[in-house]
Amino acid sequence: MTDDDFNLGQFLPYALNQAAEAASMGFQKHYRQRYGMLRTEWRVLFHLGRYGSMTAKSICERASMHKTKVSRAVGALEQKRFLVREEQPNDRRLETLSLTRQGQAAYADLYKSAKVFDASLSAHFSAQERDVLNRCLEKIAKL
Amino acid sequence: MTDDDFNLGQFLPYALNQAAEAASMGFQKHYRQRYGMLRTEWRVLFHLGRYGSMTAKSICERASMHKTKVSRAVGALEQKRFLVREEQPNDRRLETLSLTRQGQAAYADLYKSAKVFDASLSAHFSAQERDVLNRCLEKIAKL
DNA sequence: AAATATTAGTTTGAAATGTAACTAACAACC
DNA sequence: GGTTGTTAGTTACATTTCAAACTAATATTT
Repeated sequence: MTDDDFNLGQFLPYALNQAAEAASMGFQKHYRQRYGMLRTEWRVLFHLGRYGSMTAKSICERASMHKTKVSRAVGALEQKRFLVREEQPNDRRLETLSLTRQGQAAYADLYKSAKVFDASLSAHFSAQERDVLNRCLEKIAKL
Repeated sequence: MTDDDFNLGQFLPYALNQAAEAASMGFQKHYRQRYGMLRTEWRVLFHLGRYGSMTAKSICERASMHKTKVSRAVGALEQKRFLVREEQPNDRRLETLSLTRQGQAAYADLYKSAKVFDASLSAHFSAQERDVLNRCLEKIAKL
């Protein structure tokens, strides 16, 4: 990147946001239209659906989401009857969150959409490109 | 991506957001601390600084930002005396936005930070990886 | 040239987010 | 065993965003 050809479109914080925004909007159709969910909500749903019951704290850590975001998403999913809380007897500050049957059904449905959507994006790239993309994104996310 | 190893961390809308978030937070330190700017504001500043005076509409198109976001960012930058508006005589709905000397100085400063920051991210990748990353992000952003 | 439609940009009210303070439960220390 | 510190999670308030309505100027239609 020389001084003369500084290209905003290639500045990573900018380029990543543009791409993330586009991809998010594409996937939003599915969870928003069908289930009236927000981004935070499908993320929590997916964590529970894919990795099993866990506490809000665990979701915070795994998803790098702030606890208030998780708290609100959990509240919303509870309202939708997609999950239930169960207080842990040994430490009553902790609640184990588990998907209900409905929650699991929603997850299964959205999971299918996610796979299709991801495949439709991947179709634009070679396997090798896709590989590089995955590794780069993962590395950046950990910074 | 088989059924059994669906990895949320490799689902593009998710992975892109995590990476974008991390990168944004990293760069935020610079513009927020030093100039009290928001993401929308540095974007507008950069468009004007890099590509010269233009109307709000042009910024909307180039940056894929909604006009209300641009409107507010322009207002904020005007307050900071970083830009001025000039009504176009032939079409009085349009205003040409131009950076003031102060705005240009802020741009020059942040531009330097941007280059350094981008380089520090790029350091983690090979030239080829970086290349793939750029192309992929650009393609996704256009979907 | 009067009526209607578009366009650039702003404003407004609702929803979402971030930050910090808060509550309740547990842990550690003396 | 009481004081202090930590931790999980929620609440409250301020800031930011989003969607839709609005204003003012220009274009188009008849």
